[in-house]
Amino acid sequence: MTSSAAKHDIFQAIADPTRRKVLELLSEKELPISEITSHFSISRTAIVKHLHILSEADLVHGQKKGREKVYHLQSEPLKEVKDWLSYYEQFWTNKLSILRHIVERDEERNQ
Amino acid sequence: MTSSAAKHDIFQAIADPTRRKVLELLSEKELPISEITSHFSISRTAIVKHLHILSEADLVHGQKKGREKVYHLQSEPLKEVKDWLSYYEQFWTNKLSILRHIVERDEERNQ
DNA sequence: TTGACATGAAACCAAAAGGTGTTATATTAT
DNA sequence: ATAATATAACACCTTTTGGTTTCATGTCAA
Repeated sequence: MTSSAAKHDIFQAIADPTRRKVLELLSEKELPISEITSHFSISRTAIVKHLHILSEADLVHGQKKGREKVYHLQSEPLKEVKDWLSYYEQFWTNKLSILRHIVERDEERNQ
Repeated sequence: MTSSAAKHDIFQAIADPTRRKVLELLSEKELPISEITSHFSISRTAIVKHLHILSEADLVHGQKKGREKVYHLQSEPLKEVKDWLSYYEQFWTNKLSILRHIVERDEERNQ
């Protein structure tokens, strides 16, 4: 049922600071391309390219409304990043979990 | 007090799949460059470049031990990503509840 | 001390990323 | 109908990225 095929990797999509700022803008409200562009010092064409990349990662979706194309945020794909992060969380949260990790690793090795 | 100046952006550091795989490897145990390389099909030089980028983002740290250079994980900088994500979390939880409403409405209509 | 191993460092390369400007087309307001 | 607006579609350019190969250096083991 999902609309667009996530051709672009989510990690790569959020790697660019301009794209993260676009996401931030769209998190407040949906906006047409021209208005998004007005928040940056780069050209509209450049913004459109960023929107395409975000769109391919399913992070935004654009909808034609009259002569405008209004983009809105779709944050669900960020779940993938969160899941990835959750694995590493154990390493920074507290030393007990680090210790547990080491113990588990040792147990594995001794099997 | 932090050792290296994070010259490389954390988001960009984790954008590359090879670098994420390196992090995964080092999360199990610290490894010398040669052993890291053995897990990939690309050259040692390429791996070293990835390690440099990870190092500049403070995600790993290398330490000379004899003729080896052993790298270990430093996951703390990932906190920045987590913080960034936490802002968007509200949107996807929200959207899920909205979606549930739509589905329920649709089911009603099809009865 | 000599060879094997592990890394460092440099030069080079193709493709991708991030930008630009120009031109064409569709839509709205007057 | 016409001018202004909003976007689409190109063609083009420069820098960065991710990779290569080659050569030099430092360390360990026999």
